[in-house]
Amino acid sequence: MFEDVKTAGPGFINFYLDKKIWQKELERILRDKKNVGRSLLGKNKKIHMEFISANPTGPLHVGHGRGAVLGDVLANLYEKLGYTVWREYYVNDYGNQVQTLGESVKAYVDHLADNRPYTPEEGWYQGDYIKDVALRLFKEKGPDLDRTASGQFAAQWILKNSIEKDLASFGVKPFDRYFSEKSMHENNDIQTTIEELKKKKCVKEEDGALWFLSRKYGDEKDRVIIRKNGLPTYLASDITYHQKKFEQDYQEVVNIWGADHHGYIQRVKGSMEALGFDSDRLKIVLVQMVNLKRGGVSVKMSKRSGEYITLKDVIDEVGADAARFTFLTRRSESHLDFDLDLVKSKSMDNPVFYLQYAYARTCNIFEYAKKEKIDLNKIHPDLDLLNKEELSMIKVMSGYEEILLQCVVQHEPYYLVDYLLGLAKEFHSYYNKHRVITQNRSETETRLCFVNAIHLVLEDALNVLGVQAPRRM
RNA sequence: GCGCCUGUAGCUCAGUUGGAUAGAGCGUUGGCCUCCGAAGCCAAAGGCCGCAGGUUCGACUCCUGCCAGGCGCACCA
Repeated sequence: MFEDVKTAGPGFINFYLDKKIWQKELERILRDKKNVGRSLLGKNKKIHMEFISANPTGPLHVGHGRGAVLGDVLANLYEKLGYTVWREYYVNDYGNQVQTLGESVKAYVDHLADNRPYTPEEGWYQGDYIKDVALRLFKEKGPDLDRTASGQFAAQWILKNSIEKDLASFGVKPFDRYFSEKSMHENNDIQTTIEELKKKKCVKEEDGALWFLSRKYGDEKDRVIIRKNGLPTYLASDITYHQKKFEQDYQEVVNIWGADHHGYIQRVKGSMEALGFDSDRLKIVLVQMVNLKRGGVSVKMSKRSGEYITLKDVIDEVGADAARFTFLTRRSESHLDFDLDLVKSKSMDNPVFYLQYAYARTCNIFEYAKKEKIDLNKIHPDLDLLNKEELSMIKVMSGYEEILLQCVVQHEPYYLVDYLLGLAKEFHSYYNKHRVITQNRSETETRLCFVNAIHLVLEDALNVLGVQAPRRM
């Protein structure tokens, strides 16, 4: 089992595994083929993932994009490990912002209807999409919808025609459900939850409002769930929403939130404890802010004037692959500078190309082999011919499953990206040092088998990341 | 004021539960295509790991206090 054991430095002993281990690993990867990295760890276990959940009041921006990729890739990773994943987008289609949206749209509808001057007020939603929605609303429903109905219409329209479309072009897999906040109000679910909290004596009445006693659960203060005016707060909806998730048999309930919501964690976790659940099942992944730049300087954006760069703008400019990958090149807790010029450039500033190039190289080697009349289905490795570099990379590839697992445990796809860049680096170096196809038949076949293993791992990983695996570039 | 995140090479960032000489890319300097794709490879230079204490045989890693930047602290969502 061990090839060598050496002492190295103060108090260290190094064990060298026999290279037979790595030879067998190569055979295993070649046997696994498209199933490389797959595991049964999560068999019969379900995961609930809620992410993005951007308010349907305007187009997605870059920050949403980061959360979208993180969620999409984490979901892929869970599935890779055998879990059944339910993807959900929570739609905040209730409350003040929908009113404001309605008001913003209605103003332009009025303008269309009787040519009233359009003068958007402070705090209203603006931008061309508001005009698009208004035009649509005017055509379909006429000029007389009230503010609330206009807001509902607009929210639906934005979700369908802006958000969903952007996500599709960003390569985010379709959600299993868009869950409506409004529906919980209509079904009286929120009232039911509040009654339950009352029964458990986790609320108090004070100043005419109803408070959830979140301080009991580590929050710094108690929180209002029913306002003085009788309307439930956003927290009330969220408690009910999470209760619904927890009532099902999900092993984990994962939320991906912008880091600006971190102050919210205690109270939501606390509410689940109050309802008798184990709040450790709730994993809240915070994704840090994205600082959009161009040529090294921050891009100033102003929502008020409606002048800001949307996710769609970014995808159109740099491409979905480069954008997705860039979001994954830092740990999610790390602040990210997203420089449009760098992400467009085809250099190592933009490592997605480095990785894709490694993959394209494997494809190209196979193309060349075909030209040399080598039948790739009839090649066999002579394991004793594997050289130092090949053995080193096989060692790396044998840790693929472990890396996937690490990503899931830490909720951090970055580890996979880091792993892949390391593997690609070794492969590029190897490619420059060794020729795969030579006059030496058995060496050629061995190396083709090895390159195939690299090919399989890269292809699988790129699929998990939702990035194209191009045969040519 | 309180809470969360972040201070590591000129720049952007890694550093797995405390362990061997702190790593990578970009940038800089110098090399490599009669040979499967140079979107690549090789080499060099570059560091008091924000500062100061503490715990430990051992600290970039853990604890305390400062300093700097970001983000939160609603009966908005």
